[in-house]
Amino acid sequence: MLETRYNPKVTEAKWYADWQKKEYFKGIPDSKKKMFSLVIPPPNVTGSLHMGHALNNTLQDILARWHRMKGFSVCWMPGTDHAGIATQNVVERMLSLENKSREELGRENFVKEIWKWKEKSGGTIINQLHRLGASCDWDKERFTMDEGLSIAVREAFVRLYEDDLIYRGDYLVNWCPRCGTAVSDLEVEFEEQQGSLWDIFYPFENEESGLIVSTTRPETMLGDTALAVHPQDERYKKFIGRKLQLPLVGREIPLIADDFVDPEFGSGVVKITPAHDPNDYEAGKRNELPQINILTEDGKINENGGKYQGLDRFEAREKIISDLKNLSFLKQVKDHEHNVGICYRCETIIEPFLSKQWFIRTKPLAEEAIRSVENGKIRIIPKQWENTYFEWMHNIKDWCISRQIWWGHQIPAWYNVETGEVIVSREDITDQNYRRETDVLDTWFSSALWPFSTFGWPKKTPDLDYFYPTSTLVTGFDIIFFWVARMIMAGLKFMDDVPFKDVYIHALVRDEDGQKMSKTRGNVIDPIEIIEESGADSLRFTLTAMAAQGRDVRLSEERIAGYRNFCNKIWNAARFILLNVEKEVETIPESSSLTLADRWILSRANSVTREVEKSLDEYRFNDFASTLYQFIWHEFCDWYIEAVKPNIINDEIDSKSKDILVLVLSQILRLLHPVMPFITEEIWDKLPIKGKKSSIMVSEWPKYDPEFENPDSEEDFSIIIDIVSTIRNLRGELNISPGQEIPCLIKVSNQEHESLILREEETIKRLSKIGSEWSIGTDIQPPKLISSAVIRNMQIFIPLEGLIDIDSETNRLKKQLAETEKTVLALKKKLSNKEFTQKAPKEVIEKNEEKLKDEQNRHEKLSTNLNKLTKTG
RNA sequence: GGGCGGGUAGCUCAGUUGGGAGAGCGGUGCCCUUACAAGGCAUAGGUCGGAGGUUCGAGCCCUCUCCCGCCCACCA
Repeated sequence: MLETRYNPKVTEAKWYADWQKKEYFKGIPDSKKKMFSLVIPPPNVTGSLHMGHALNNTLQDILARWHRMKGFSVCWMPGTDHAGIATQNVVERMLSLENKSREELGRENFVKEIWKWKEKSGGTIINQLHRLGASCDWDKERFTMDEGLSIAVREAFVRLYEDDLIYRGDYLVNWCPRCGTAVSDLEVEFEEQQGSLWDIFYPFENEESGLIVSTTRPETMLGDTALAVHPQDERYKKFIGRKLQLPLVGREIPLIADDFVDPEFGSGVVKITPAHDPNDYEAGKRNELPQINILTEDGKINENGGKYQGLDRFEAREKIISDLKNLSFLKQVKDHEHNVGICYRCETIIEPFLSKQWFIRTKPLAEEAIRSVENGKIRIIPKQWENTYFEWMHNIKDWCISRQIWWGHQIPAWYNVETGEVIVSREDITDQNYRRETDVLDTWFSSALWPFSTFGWPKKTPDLDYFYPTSTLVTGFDIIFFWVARMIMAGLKFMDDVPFKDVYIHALVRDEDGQKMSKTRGNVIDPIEIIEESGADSLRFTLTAMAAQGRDVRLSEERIAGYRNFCNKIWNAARFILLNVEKEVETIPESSSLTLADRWILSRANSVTREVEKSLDEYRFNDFASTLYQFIWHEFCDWYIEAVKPNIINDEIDSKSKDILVLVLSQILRLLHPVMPFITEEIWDKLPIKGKKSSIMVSEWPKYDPEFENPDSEEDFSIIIDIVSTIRNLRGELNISPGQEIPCLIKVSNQEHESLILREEETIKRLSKIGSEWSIGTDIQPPKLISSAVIRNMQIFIPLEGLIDIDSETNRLKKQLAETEKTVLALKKKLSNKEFTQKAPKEVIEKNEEKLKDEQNRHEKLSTNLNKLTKTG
């Protein structure tokens, strides 16, 4: 027996523990079975579950549970990511509360602090995934900095280095002065900001005249080593090669010509600061200009900035502007909107900065990665994201992988203190003459190896052999470049095979303003709170139902409440069934012993099974959810249960409806289990079916069976539904209280309808509350004062003299008549169009002809009834 | 500057080879009918952003256009 009310909290904890105890989540290589594997997009180890995770992991869990039920050997690999900069920032912030800094602690102690923090809070998100119901193989859980994965990272680095795919050198990189590290191009976000454009006067040497230059970053002038104009610019051609004097600094710089200058912009003269601007860097190289770095690692002006040394870059900007103004070098200031690069971790403004960094040569790796998507070895779903992928891969730039932070995989390179010789090695170099590289690797370097490092690579393990390549990757579009593309490159490079066959890209969960939810923005809605309030199944179902391909999920509390009600509905339906069925169901009853309703629901359940399978196959998660929602609520509960109630409650001996109820419920539960694992298991546990599996998790996934398809029953039952709905409608129009019984006459136009109605008489009468006064036939003579409706070539009459208001009844019929007339005219017009009858497919024409006949028939009957009514009046 | 996605009922959104406009929530009316008031029954509400085109037929295909969002890009 089920409790009166579903209690998600108790149920969820109970079954999750049970599943784990029974080791259902375990992924075990089994050559006799088909394989299905997933690797989790590893969440940040210090993070907590947000809605994005909830969506991402719900979808993965659906796929995992679905395949398990289909008999696959399933492995869903879980784990967490060390998230270098992000985690280091978190711990640094914590330390600063105690007035400590990482510099004080020193590298070794600081890293120890992070490990301590990881041990303490690293389990949070994993526990939260348990709450969600994620069926990961937790025994296999990995962490990107654990021993095995560190070996994998080192192996990968060494091999790339040996293959000349890694190099080190001085380059202009994106520098975050707050984090004190270089970041990759991807880690810079651009933000439209309102800034200023300053026009500065650069005088020719020993002359009054000079040139006007526009800049958004005046402080960089300290590092100017030239001015440039377009070689064809008539205004300036004559000055090319002349020297100018750099204001405030006094340095002598040349005017050069370079194609990249846009003569239309500003004055057409541009200052060249090779050490602090990517364009200028390139221009500087082309023209062999000196590079003058004017910044320190923490964003202050360095010794090259003369009297501005020591000032923060923005203080220096203010000071330089005021100095320029005082010395009349500043000619004009204009408002100017422009894109400013900010650090995606701490939102500090990024500076282009000259430094020695490690890079991966990505072009050679990208080629095969592009091919593997082009030739279909990897499918990206929805397909539109392929374009995004190709676009980025075709224009891929070398990847700066070194980070000047402490938390991460330290680069396995050693420098000879004397000679500077570089050794990259799998083993630590202990020779005192060598000093290890202090930089660590970009976090995404280890993430790129995730689909195989987690299975034991570089060792050859049975898991790696069996579960790689993984079946499907489920992830958000925000990390296609960061992660998906790099996994593909790494998989092809190290495993010689793609890391996954399907990539399902889901939408982002946004807040009510359509904003991306993220920790740094602080707009995260806590899924755990929702789980506490409404249960994990409600949350999971909501996210699934809203996960339409290519569209963001805007989560609303209302929506979740709606699907919580759905849980409740399922619970109550199951409660009703279990309350009334005591005997165990053994087999599917013979079709001949079934009622119309029985045959109808079996046929419908069968179709739904097919639809569900198709939806999941195509990653149409929202279709999967709403198909089940509609079927369960509006067919199974609203019609089937209601139709068979008397058989159940009165315990009709001959009725097989109890069996059908249980069997269809069992089918519903199994179809629903991937998305609602807990409530389905709780009900399954109580289901009286002989020989059922002890857990729904290991029960058989329903299969579509053409045997059960029964279009005749579907048609017949839909007639019953129409009749009942029509009578209910008339009752409503007449304001008859739902409890009151009414008389009813049905005039049919054929024998089939008559016998169908007679067979289903009890059901129709009960569901529409018709009393003893009731008759059916082809020659019904209705009394004058009636309320009537026409449907499917039948006329339904409610003879209730006292209740009928002639005016309103007349109006109602007139309205219907007008609608019918309109439809008839439209259909006639369509069918008399020769082009239509010649060119449209036969089925379409027939359908329209039939419709016309129906509508004409309806029209005729409506007008007859109307006439009678008005005559009476 | 390039690319992508979206504009469908009051709100949030489905709508898969072009052929009857849908759901959830909300609204309205009637009902505590023995699974469920987190419920039942009924009902109102849309020129599918705009214009043009292809077609016998367009929410769906093509062109143009107006809004909104996102991604990429070195515009000083």
